[in-house]
Amino acid sequence: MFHKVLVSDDLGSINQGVLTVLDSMSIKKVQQVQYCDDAYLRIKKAILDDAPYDLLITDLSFVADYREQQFASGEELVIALKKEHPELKIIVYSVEDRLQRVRSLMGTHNTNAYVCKGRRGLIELGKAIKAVSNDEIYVSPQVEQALSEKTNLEIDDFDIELVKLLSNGLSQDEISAHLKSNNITPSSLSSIEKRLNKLRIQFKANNAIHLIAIVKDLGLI
Amino acid sequence: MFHKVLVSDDLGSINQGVLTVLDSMSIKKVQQVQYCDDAYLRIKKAILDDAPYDLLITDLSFVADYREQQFASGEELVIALKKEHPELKIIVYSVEDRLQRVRSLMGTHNTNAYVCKGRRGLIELGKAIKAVSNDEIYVSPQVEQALSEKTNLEIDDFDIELVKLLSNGLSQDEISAHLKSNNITPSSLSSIEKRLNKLRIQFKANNAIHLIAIVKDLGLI
DNA sequence: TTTTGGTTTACGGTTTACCGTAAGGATATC
DNA sequence: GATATCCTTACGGTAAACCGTAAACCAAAA
Repeated sequence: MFHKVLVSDDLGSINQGVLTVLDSMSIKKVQQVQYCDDAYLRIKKAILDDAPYDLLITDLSFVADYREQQFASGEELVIALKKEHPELKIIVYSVEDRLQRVRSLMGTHNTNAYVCKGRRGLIELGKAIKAVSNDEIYVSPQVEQALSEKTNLEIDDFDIELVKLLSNGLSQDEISAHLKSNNITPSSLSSIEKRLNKLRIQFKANNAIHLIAIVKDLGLI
Repeated sequence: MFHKVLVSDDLGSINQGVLTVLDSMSIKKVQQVQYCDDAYLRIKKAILDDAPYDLLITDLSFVADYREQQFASGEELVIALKKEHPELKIIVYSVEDRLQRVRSLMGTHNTNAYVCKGRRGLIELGKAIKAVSNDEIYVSPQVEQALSEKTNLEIDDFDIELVKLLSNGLSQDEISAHLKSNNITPSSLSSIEKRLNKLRIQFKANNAIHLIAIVKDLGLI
């Protein structure tokens, strides 16, 4: 079981529940922070002091305030930490239940567990901690399909960029010009049309307006 | 100060924080529920028993599960309760910070306070409870403008319906047909164009796609 | 009743989106 | 080196959105 745990979550009230869970598992050394940057610095310092944390439990969304932050979201924090210290176990504990996010964190960035805050969130968090301490991964039932499903969401960054530009009010012509001026390829009007057509089919959208409404609802942009 | 309080929030962990606040204010009779329907029934029963609650603190978003619910959201619960029992004080405590929602709840439905969950959420909740117990209203600073601003949102239900239909993928032609078949007037293609043009100007949108993206971000649909 | 202001509807013209087809180019496979 | 495959680009036709103008309609004010 873990000995030294860091909890990162900007809502003080939720932290209380997490601390209770950790306490019930007899984990004594628990610290908490409310900013991603603080989490990063603490973990770095602990490594230098030769007393590293063996588990980080972090939220994803942190409300921005007056403090300038290097890491704007828990996602960025997780990605950076897993890159620099792959041995550090990380459990994400978030209200966010969008599959795309789970897929990215668990699949690409090797997060060890993903727990959805919710009615049974704390129970699941307990399970996650046990699983991760046994070198297993854990994801909440409601987002489990994110991993099993081989949903070929072959939507790449270019597609996302495209719909973002669209939702910002640019015409397909303007998007083409924008891509050309930024030396991004493909940039022809025809290619843009093709991509959008593919996306419309993929999301079963009747037209571009419908497409934007759908991807906004899905939280892709 | 209040004597009998009901807390409604589907995230058990957050409730703990709320209970702490209430406890620190020496409010002893505190019950909590995790479903809107339970909140409604409890309040009704308490009135019948001649021991009514004098404050309800409720979240807005409740994740749906296997239980069939009459009230799908805290918003519906608040509207129903305020209609049937205007004397019951209600504090909304939600992560939702869209002005339109605050405006609706506070302006139209006479909610007594609106507190945003966040880093200072519990502090503000304390202030809100004090204010409401003095027959004042309270809203979190970050959404205060929702009330002060006399934003001439001369957007009527027809406009909202229009953008909803648009975002559902209907063409202007189809919208016209839909309105005609439902005997809603105006229904001509020309009128639809005019309305949408007005909305585009109002929201500074370049085109229909942009408009939908904007109103979705504003939470109007 | 007439006037006036507003809304709804109709219509024509321009721009943009949508869709299929096909040519050009790069890379991989045999 | 020839062939296949995938992606990018080009083009043309149709549909839809966009935009201005004007007529028709309605209701309140004169």
